[in-house]
Amino acid sequence: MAGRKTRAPLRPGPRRGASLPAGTREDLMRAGAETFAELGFDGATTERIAERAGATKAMINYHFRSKQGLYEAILLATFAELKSRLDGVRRSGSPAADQLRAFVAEFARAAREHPSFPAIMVREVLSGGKHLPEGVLPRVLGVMGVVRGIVEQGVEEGSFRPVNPLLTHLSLMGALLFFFATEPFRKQMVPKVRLGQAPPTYEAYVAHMQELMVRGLEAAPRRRR
Amino acid sequence: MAGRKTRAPLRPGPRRGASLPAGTREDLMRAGAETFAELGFDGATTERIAERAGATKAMINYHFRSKQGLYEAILLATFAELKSRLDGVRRSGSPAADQLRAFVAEFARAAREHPSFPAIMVREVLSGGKHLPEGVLPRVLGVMGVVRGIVEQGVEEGSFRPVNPLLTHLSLMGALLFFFATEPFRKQMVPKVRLGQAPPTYEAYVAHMQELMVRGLEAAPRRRR
DNA sequence: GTCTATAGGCTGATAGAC
DNA sequence: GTCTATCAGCCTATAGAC
Repeated sequence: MAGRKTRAPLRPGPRRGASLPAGTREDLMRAGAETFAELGFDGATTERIAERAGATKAMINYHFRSKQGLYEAILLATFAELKSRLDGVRRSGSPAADQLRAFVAEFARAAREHPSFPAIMVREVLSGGKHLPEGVLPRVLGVMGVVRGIVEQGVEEGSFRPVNPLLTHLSLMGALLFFFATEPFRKQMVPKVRLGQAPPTYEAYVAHMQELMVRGLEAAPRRRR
Repeated sequence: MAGRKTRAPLRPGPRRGASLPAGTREDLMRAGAETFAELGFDGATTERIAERAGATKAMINYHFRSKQGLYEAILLATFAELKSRLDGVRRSGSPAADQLRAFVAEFARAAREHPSFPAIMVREVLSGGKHLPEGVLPRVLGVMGVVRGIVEQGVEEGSFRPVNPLLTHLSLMGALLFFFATEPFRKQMVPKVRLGQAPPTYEAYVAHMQELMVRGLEAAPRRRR
């Protein structure tokens, strides 16, 4: 369903280095990420993305060949960074509980630096991966592999009870992605409902998830201090 | 943004009792729920919904005045049932840990009987509540209130540590909604990736979430049996 | 590299026959 | 209650000037 129809030149745009992003191409990627997160792939019109980037629709096709091409470029760039963050967690060699805490913290930090990323990913899995670029699926599985590795290490160490790593991954990622992806919703609801409290902060949620997951997976009885 | 423009007759359709659903109106609600879940509000075209229901576009406007009207009817009907389920959990008067387990089980049961509901709700909060009917927001807060009630009871009983009820609600609902809403995605990925295992079942995930949450919230040290 | 203008396709809602 | 036909609007991608 996402098959390539034509074989246009792969990179008609300019070839920039790894230096700080600037220029129309990068503006379009930033504007595209925000708009895809808010409206979804189909809902984000090229005109709206272009306007947000201070450019025109035609620039999207020039730099990325199509709307889908822009989408792919955004996802690949974001996942590349996420992967290096999470790999660092595993390479630390710390005890599983510490790695689990670090995973939550690093994932949250990535979500702060790329605030559009969680919503885009949730929309993507909701759509059955309809627009998911081929190169991105292995990266999604890579994140799953990190969680599985941490859980299996904890079970081997004897610090975690023998939980299913896949179920653990789904509950952890669900709780994290849902929180970050729905922050705009909560902010928008503040004036409409009397919550009696301000929307929760990133920091508070990170601490909550760290405790919930580590305690929820722990094997041994806990000592009161 | 979702303001009513005209004041058309509110219920031009037939007035049926509470007996088992049949007829074009109910067919459209079923087909609409499935299509909204798969494609989102904007992505679900009236023609596609009508085709799925074995009817025509014009029938949507006749029975529900508009696409938005159909959407509202679906959400209101589904939330009405969910509310009665969750109220039953609170009324049981059981210890907080048992109520938490029952909440997870009842929510999962509702998700099985209305498989489109989780995806619709996740899409809705992702869109900032853009299409959320007015009458539905109190119901969303009602679900939050049930979780808050269980958590506060557990803290008072001394069986839960003093966790923030709102953060607990967000992590629980995120993990549950994400799992149920993304089941189609996992099924679709099976042939594309070597997972080494079949996709997890509802039952396994319910048991996982029950243990994870209860252990994660528990105040006291656990005794080995 | 960037723009304007437009072609070609799809959508929600409605009018009007039965 | 249900249908067919249609209108008016919006979208992606492209052509072609600069």
